[in-house]
Order: sequence, then structure tokens, then C-alpha cells
Amino acid sequence: MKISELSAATDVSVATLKYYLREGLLPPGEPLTRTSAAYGEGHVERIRLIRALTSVGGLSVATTRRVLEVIAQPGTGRVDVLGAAQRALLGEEFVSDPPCADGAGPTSRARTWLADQGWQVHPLDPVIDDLDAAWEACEAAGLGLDEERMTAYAHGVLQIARTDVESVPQDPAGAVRQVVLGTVLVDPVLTPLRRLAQQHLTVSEGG
Amino acid sequence: MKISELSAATDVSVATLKYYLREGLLPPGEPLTRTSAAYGEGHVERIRLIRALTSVGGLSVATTRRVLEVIAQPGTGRVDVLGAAQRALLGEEFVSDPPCADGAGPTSRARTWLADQGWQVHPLDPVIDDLDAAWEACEAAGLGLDEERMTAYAHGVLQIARTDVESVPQDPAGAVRQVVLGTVLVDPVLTPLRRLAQQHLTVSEGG
DNA sequence: CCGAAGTGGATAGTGACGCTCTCCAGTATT
DNA sequence: AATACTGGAGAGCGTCACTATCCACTTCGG
Repeated sequence: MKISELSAATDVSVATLKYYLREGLLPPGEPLTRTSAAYGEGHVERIRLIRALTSVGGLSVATTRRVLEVIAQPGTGRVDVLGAAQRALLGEEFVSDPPCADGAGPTSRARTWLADQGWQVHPLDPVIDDLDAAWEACEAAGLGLDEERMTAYAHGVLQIARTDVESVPQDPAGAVRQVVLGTVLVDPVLTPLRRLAQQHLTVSEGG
Repeated sequence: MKISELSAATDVSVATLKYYLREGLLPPGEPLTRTSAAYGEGHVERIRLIRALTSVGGLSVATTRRVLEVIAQPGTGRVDVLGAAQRALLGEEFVSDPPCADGAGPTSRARTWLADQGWQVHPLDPVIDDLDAAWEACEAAGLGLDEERMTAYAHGVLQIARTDVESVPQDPAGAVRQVVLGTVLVDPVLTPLRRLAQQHLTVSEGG
């Protein structure tokens, strides 16, 4: 398959494919002559994956490259799948056993609330900071989001997460793929789903 | 309050405040002389709101302006709150009772599934197209997301939406505000919450 | 065997976006 | 009188995801 055919098969312009090749998102094709290379079905799949991650998942090209690397790496054990996924999505590495021995560690509303919930999460996971920032933003915007309502949200989210975890396959490579893609691509599914659910409830309860 | 004090009170640079004024995100201050105006506490709140919507909610300046307009408008009745919110978040208006009388209307996987669920939603709501696109992207990326799993997600989301709907206040203006801000600002709360829930489940179930 | 078309490769340009900088004449303060 | 600050407006900047142009070099149809 030549690059023009690859372009036709994926609806992505040749210029963009060249860009993806340059950026290392797409592996080079099998060189046939000095001015042509052969691309295979794997390239088509990979391009579909790239488009899903960037357009729907909203990932930047740099993040997409990191995610693709994580999926491709065969080494990751099933245990650290979640960590690997989240590290790939973050800009920089986050040490899972940090050297900072400053006793108490950071305290925040989210951390306190998580402890109250009895959730076993890494206390230094940066995703907690994201939660903190989002929660704080709600307060700053005048949206009263108290602990009670947060706990109500947590119940719904827990059910979603249970579904996520249950659908992870047994084989390591598939597990990594499922977790990474699920982390990125399911959020854009849940967002419209939530709005439709709100609509359904409002309509069926008679406004 | 002069603009420099407003800047100090909100940690937003004077240049950026001027930009917000120019873009119509921030109403002009009460003119005192020809070269100075007074800003009040309302401006401080509004700036906090703008920052929450743009930085955490990820809204563009144009969308933020539309959202702010919807919140400010006193006319919206409690019934159409959801529609008003979603219209504000979309780029263009969407007619709630469209003139297209082409019989069947569009069919898609999401629409069929929604019908199976018995969800009462507007069949032409563009948010369904978002769901379709996200679902399709999951498939394109090789993430097997079947109807069963989608229904499992729907149960969790429904619980979340129930919490949303219950926390909407009675007074019309407050309702609009709550719904609009909830639509935009709660998503960034749910995203890290979901990841933490996954982590909790994986850890507590022994990986 | 010739010329048009296509290829990999590199460099530069584009348009959108959210600021940020610079300048201005006109107050306000010291 | 000198300095600082104001509202207002235009232009510039850095990032990002492409996109367009140019190049020397095959490949293919006639």
C-alpha cells in the first residue's frame, strides 16, 4: 500500500500522514525503493487509533505518541497497568514511591474526603490534584458542591469504574490497551450520556 | 475598585482583564471620569466564574460569553433550563421543534440504543450525535464497547444525573445557573473521580 | 525512452486561540 | 511639574495541528 492509498483508506490527507510519520506517531513503512515504502493494515488501524485519540479524546500529538508507546510496550505487567496508563496521560513522570519524607504529606479537601470514603488510592497521585482543582473551581464559580453531593457522585462513578474494571481482558497486552483507551475514550461517551440522562429525568418527571 | 485593584483581587493581569472587557466577557465598570471606572464585587465574582469556565471547564472565550449571557438572562423559564444550557454550549442554535418532516428521521446506533433503554430524549438533540461520534471512535480504536457495557455505564450515569437534578434549586435564575455550571464544571470533577474509583477497585480487589 | 505523476524528506507557512505588549491621550497623585 | 495610572485600541507572540511548497528521485503509461 502506497501512502496515497493509505490516505484514501483512512480519509487522512497525505500531508497529514507525512506529519504523523515525522512526529513519530506512525512507524515508517517497509522501504521498497529509495522513494517508496509499503504500508500495511496495521498502519490503517493505527491511524484510526490516532484519530480517535486526538479528535474524540482531545489528546495532543505529544500525549498521543506517549499513549501509543505505552500500548506497544510489551513489558508492562498487569499489576501496574493503571499506573502506566495514567503516567502516559500525564505530561511528566510521577514517582510511585516518592522520596519526599515530609511526614504528613499534603492535605486538601479532596484527600480528606477520599479518606472518609475509605477509598484506597495513592495519596500523592496527581489525579487527586485534578480533583481538587475541579472541586475548587466549582466553589469559585458559586456552584455549591458539598461533600454529600460529591459522595452521591462517587456512587455513580464507582458503578462506572466497576464496569471498566470488569471489562479488562486477562492477557497483559490487551489489558494495557483496554485500560489506556478506556481512560481516554470513555470520558467523551459519558459526557453526552450524562446530559441525555438529565434530559430523560427532567422530561419523565415532568420538569 | 480600579482595574489594578481588580487585578490584584483576582490574580488576573490587567492586560487580560482589558482583553475580557474587549471580548465582552466582563461588563464595563461604572465610569467615574473619562479615564477611570469603578469595578465592584460583582466583577470579582464574574472573573472567578470566567476563570473556572475557561481553565477548568475548558471553554473557549466565545462559548464562555454565550454561557454568561444565558446565566444573566432573566427570561428563561424553569422548563427549558436544560435546553437553554445546552444551546449555550453548542456553537449554534438548535431548533427544538425542527421543520424537517422527513418521516423516519436519522437512525444511528446511539438512537436505537436510547430507544431500547426507554430514555425520553429529543431525537434530534445534537448531543446524541456527540454520543454517536464517541461510541464510533471507541469502535474505531478497537475498544469493544457493546450495548451491554453501554447500559452498565448508563446505570451509573443515571445515578449521577439524579444527583444533578435533585440539586437544582427552585428559583428560576438559580436553576439556570446551577444547570449551566453543573453541565460544564462537574465533568472535570467526574473524570478524576472515575480514575480514582478504578484505582480503588483495582487495589482493594488485589489487582 | 520520455514525460507526467507519485514518493520520501525537509522547511516554511497558515489559521485559530488566548493572551500580552505597546502606544496613546487624558486624568489623578505627589 | 513630574510621575503613575486609566480606558481604549491595534499589533504581536507562542503554541498547536496541520498544510503547502519545493526537492531529487523513481515508477509507470504510452
